[in-house]
Amino acid sequence: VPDAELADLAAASSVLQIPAGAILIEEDEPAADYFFVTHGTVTIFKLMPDGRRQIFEFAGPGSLIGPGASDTSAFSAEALEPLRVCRFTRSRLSALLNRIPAMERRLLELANNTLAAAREHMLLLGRKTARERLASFLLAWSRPALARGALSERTIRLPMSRLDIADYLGLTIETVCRVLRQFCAENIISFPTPSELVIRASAALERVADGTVLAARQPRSAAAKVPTAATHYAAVAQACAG
Amino acid sequence: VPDAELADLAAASSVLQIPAGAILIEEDEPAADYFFVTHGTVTIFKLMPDGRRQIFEFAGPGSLIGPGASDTSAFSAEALEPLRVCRFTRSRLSALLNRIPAMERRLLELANNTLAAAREHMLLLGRKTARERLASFLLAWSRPALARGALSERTIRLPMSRLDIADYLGLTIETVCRVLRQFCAENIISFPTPSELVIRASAALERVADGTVLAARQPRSAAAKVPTAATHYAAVAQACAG
DNA sequence: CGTGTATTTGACTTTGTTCAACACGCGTGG
DNA sequence: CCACGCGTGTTGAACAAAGTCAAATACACG
Repeated sequence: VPDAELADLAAASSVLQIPAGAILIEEDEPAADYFFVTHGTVTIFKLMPDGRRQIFEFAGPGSLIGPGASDTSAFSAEALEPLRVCRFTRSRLSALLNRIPAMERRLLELANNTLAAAREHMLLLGRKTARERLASFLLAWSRPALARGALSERTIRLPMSRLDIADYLGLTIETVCRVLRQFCAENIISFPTPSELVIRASAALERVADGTVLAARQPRSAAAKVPTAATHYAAVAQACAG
Repeated sequence: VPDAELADLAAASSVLQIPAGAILIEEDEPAADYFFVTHGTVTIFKLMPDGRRQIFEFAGPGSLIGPGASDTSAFSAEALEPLRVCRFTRSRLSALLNRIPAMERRLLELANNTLAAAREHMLLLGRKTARERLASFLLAWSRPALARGALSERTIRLPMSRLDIADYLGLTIETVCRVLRQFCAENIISFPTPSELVIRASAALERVADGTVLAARQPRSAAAKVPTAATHYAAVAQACAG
């Protein structure tokens, strides 16, 4: 979310309205433009040859979407809802980067944030149960949604379908439904309509999300190791010999 | 893998040797230094409160490891083997960045590559079967390993344990063992010793890796949709109205 | 108000996990 | 030199979480 640079950016970009379902970026296509989302949500995903899909991110207002340095994009991007975006051509953006040095640092910071989020998501996909995944997702989605003003008091709109949620969390539609209903039954959340969420017990949801609850069993991963700061400094302090 | 900048970097860094098992970076600790790996392998991971672990990356020679912009690191880093690394303090690195503008672009590129790899890994964790995960991993590990010269003809060293592989792929030790043995039985690979891999049929391995084989069943994800370039351009070409 | 899609629910199957032995390599000390 | 102990890797059998298939219901939209 740049600040002073916004004026400069506006000059170099064109504002577009895009209908739901439109493909902004397609995997393996020559990497075209960058998009800055101002309204709406974009799904960032990859497909396997047989059609399995993994969604990496629901990119909302404030997100910058662009293929990296490579010539063809490594992912696809699709409008989940009607969108308003600013489009930059690649050349214009790199011209901007040369002109405004701070911009580059801004982009680096942004890439690092995206990477941190990706890693959190990898933890979710690799190690969390279905309940933990749904709880994490609802919390992560609701936080910014509530911050930038929700529908009403505590009602959050979920613009994505159950299938999208499933493909984001590495689950199936049915599991997503079942777990959401389970949360309803436990009075943790409720659904005025299937796409409107109310969080009734965020504390409970948070406990579920990081596995604090129902985690009596001891996993076999690197649990025993308690590598405290002591180990840390001892190791790094070793004399250099290269 | 910078080039001309290397001399500059060398001046600003100190070379360290680090024993296996040492913690370079610890999650939630104040973000200290950056490390450039020259020899050995570092695991980048995150733990859940109950000890479940997800490994994001086995960072080998040429990798730069550093906490992002935030004040505390979002992940941990541990020496998988005895290491040789160059350490930069945060301040020295940012001094370098100010002095050499190309460096910043280099870092941005690097971050984008890491992000692309992370996304590929997310696809693996969220949507691939155990066989596909192992096949993908063996290929991904062997490619650079073979490139920079392996033990002998086609023998690749796996410096990580089965537990590390499991935590990298979001599986259990047992599943990793079983699938690897299965591949052996199918004459796709063989293990002179448990940590020495020989790939006998890389084509077969590649077919397994992207699910081209044994994927008769039709998944329910976004399969039907065939949003070709047509959709794409139609959408983006919409007149701007913002 | 009817039609088509999205969501929900139920019954059953599968994949991968859990629990429990067992094998193997290797370093230590008798 | 060999018995022992320990850590890592391997294997088998029972189990469970999530997936599949199928059907009913709810919702949105013309």
